[in-house]
Amino acid sequence: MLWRIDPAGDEPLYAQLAAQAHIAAARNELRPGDRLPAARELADSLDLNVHTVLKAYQQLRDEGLIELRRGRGAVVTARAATDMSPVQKALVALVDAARSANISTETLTVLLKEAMSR
Amino acid sequence: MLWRIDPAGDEPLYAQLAAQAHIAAARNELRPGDRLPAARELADSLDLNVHTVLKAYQQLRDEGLIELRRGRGAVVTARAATDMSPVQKALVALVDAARSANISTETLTVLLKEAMSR
DNA sequence: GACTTGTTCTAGTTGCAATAGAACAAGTAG
DNA sequence: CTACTTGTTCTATTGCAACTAGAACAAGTC
Repeated sequence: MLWRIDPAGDEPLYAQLAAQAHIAAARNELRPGDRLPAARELADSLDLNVHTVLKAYQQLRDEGLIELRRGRGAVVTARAATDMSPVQKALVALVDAARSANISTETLTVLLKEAMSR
Repeated sequence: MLWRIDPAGDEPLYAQLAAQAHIAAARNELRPGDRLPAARELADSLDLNVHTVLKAYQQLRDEGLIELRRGRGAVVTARAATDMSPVQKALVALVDAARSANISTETLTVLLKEAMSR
């Protein structure tokens, strides 16, 4: 899979990594049983710190997308097959509505986080 | 209007303030022509710094929700009457879809920001 | 002219992300 | 059993953005 991350972006690198994995899963580029690169390996190839990659992996584990085992690495779970199109559709609709209402990304983010915490 | 902010939240205070203003506008608690409290005044009552409040006001100005003039303060524009229900609906749908797919708030935020930047 | 209120500037504090390196633990493979 | 792989944990440091603080300034109001 492809790892597109933006070190200049305002999102934490580890969160970007986790999101990329979800995107890959949604595209069926990441299937149940697949293995992600070893943390040190991925860190090397992306020129990131191992801890940053591991934090992303741990978040993915919390989200149930992968399982982590020492010696074996990060294995993609069955949940990767989840249909993400509802999320994608809702996302597009939201962006559209926000643009029409002149809502900034920052404001929208606050609204989203508030909605998620309820 | 009511200013609900969470100093412990991971969203910047100024962004929270701006979002609150949008929410108030959506609820029709903030109408075109209304005046927001003077920055120093609001900062005092919320126990925040003036600069934090002003940053929120400046963002609201960038979003077109208010106009800023020295001596007069922050006046709500006609845009406050914009129908926000499409945003609200899309927001609810997104949160719903994200929960079903076990997407964390952090991951979802990255996806949203990426979608907004495109 | 006095007052209000946003604008600009400098400066210090704090918390989090990210980096760096090392030691450790649990699993894999020969 | 041994060597290797790979995640886990720990300590420490750096950089940056948000926030705070105080002061002077500018443009408008009354």
